[in-house]
Amino acid sequence: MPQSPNIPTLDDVARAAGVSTATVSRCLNEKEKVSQKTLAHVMQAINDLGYTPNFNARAMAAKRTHTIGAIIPTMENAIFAKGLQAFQETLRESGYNLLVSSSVYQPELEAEQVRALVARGADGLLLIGFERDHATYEFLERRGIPTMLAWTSIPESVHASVGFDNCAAMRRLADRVLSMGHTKLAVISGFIKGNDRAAGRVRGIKESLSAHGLDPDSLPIIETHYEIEGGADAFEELMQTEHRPTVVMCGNDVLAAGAINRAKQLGLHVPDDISITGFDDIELASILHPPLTTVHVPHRQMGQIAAKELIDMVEKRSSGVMRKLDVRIEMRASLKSLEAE
Amino acid sequence: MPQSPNIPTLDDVARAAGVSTATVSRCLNEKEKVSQKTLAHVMQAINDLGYTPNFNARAMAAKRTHTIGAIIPTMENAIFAKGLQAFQETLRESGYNLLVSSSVYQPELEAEQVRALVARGADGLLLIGFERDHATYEFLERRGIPTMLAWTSIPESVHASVGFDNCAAMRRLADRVLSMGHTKLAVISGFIKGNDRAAGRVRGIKESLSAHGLDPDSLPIIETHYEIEGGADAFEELMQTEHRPTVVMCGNDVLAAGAINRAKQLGLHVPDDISITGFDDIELASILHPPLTTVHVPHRQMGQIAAKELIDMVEKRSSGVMRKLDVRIEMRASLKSLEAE
DNA sequence: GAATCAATTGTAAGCGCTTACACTGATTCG
DNA sequence: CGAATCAGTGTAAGCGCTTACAATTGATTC
Repeated sequence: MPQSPNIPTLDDVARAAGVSTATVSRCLNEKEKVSQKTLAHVMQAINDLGYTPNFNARAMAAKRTHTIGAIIPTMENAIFAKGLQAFQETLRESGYNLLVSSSVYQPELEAEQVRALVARGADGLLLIGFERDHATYEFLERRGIPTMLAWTSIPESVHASVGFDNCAAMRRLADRVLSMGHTKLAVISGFIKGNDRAAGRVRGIKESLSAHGLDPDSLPIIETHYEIEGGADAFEELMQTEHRPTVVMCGNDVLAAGAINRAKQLGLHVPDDISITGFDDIELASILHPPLTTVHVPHRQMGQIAAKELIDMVEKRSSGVMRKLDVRIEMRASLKSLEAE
Repeated sequence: MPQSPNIPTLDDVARAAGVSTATVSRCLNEKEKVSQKTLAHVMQAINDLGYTPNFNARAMAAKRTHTIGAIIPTMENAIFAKGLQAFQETLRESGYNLLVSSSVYQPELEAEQVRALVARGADGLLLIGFERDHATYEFLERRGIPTMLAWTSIPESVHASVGFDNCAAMRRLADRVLSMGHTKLAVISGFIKGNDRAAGRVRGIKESLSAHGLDPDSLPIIETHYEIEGGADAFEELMQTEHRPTVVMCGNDVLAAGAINRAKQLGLHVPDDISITGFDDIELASILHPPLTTVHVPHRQMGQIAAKELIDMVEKRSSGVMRKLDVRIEMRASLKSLEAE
């Protein structure tokens, strides 16, 4: 029986209310252009029939969807969750919807998803980081799709963006580390290829090293997946090298969580035997044992600004600016000074 | 200049390749019905023009979108992340896309999102849990949208589902707790109203209590948000009561993480002073200090089965079955026996 | 009372695609 | 050798909406 679901359409509503389809459409989109009386009639009919506008037909006719697409590298951990949540909330306030895809840190998948979201009629796009194929930027340009880049900030870029300077942020943390007497550092990073944020963070450490008269080229660096297990394995590997570091700086909090955990398993005490730092300051960071020293990123603020700015671009009120946010070093127990106390 | 983006359409391709629109469409959807030669021509034209099919037009004409919608209560923590990731991967393998919405644990928002996803032409839906307005089920039924419920399992239900028996699972854990000599339990639960999973878990504990001759009605229960902070505050509240429990059973791992953390801040040692248990066995559980005793849920398996079954329903190969999965109690250091050793 | 105008409403042309059906020429077979 | 069959292609009718434009209405003005 429910084979012919008999879904009510605009025409059905129009017929039921005894008006034209144009009037019904106006009731839905431009109430002010319709008289009180007809509006009431039409709304009645809409309710009676249980009518829901067909999104695809709408998109097609209006060439607007009030939908913003976002492609984030991963949903598996909380790195982007807070920012994205704020992004979505802010979009909602302005009547926009969010469509999320996860690229699983694969550039080709991201490129494909950009096309898919645009094909779906996304009015604008939120992407993470700068580094991607030129063809993708060109495609976006040709289609005239407003695009915001987040979680990063590069002065020379021509794109609209909101984020922070990953390099400078990590450099500040490294400066602190070095000022505490550490000279033997090691790094656990996410894969750098195709990930400007990971690259920037490592660069920040190297710059700090150079500035303090240490050799950046002898810095041990292990690249791995942004996962707890990856951080753990990398940590163990680092601990087996001849010249053990006194501090391991991790590319994000998830890697650091893995490192801390493995340290415990190896019988190493953090921070007495080894100091560990992270990046992002997700909730996890403060409940780790010991609590993690990390770089605090203003996730919610970033999400909100991204949403507002992107909507402004979509509605032609802005042509896309670059917003750089401040980060703060969050000192916690996982990093210990080497100086005599 | 890019004011008129001049997006290529099927017609443009047809003209460029010197064939009809029907043929181009066939090249895209039913290659086997087209000769090698024309296929090559058409593909050439598609590439030359940089053509991308318009999803909305397609959905409209074909009444199929190869898109599955999922509405999950939250993206902020990892509870649903693993299962959803597996769900998406499995969908992809069969050529389906995933559209995710987050209802932030608000029933009205969920109801709205169901309608939005259906309006967008979702071929099928994944929802979490059973408990929701009857109107929503009716709507889905009328529209003929195949729907899968996950993360739960209720024998009497008529809906297709894949999940586990929250009540039985928690009861097993409670049985273990009681068998270790604990008699003074307390519970930190997510909000029960509108959340059958939370309700089931609490019920499981009460059943266990009854079966062991203890009074289920005197069990202290605090309901709170499924967040670390919520768990922490609830824990502190429980510790201030006169009859301190010897074990606090939490509705999920996130709450337990908060509890463990606050215990530490209050100077309480887990598990010597107080035992704590969780539910879900997300990655967090094993890196907590001490590692968390919890109920292991087969997240990935659940996501995979949900995807396969849902696709079968969409493609009329199945009419929707109920799959109940097994869970396992994961004993870790956060729960300690009270018996003399 | 005719003319003018703003406020409402209706008419109908698409938006870019899929697909039922019709058509073509080549191949097969009684 | 004509009929039947078939692979490959084209024709054209929508899918459910929005919106430019036309038409109608009633009120207002002179």
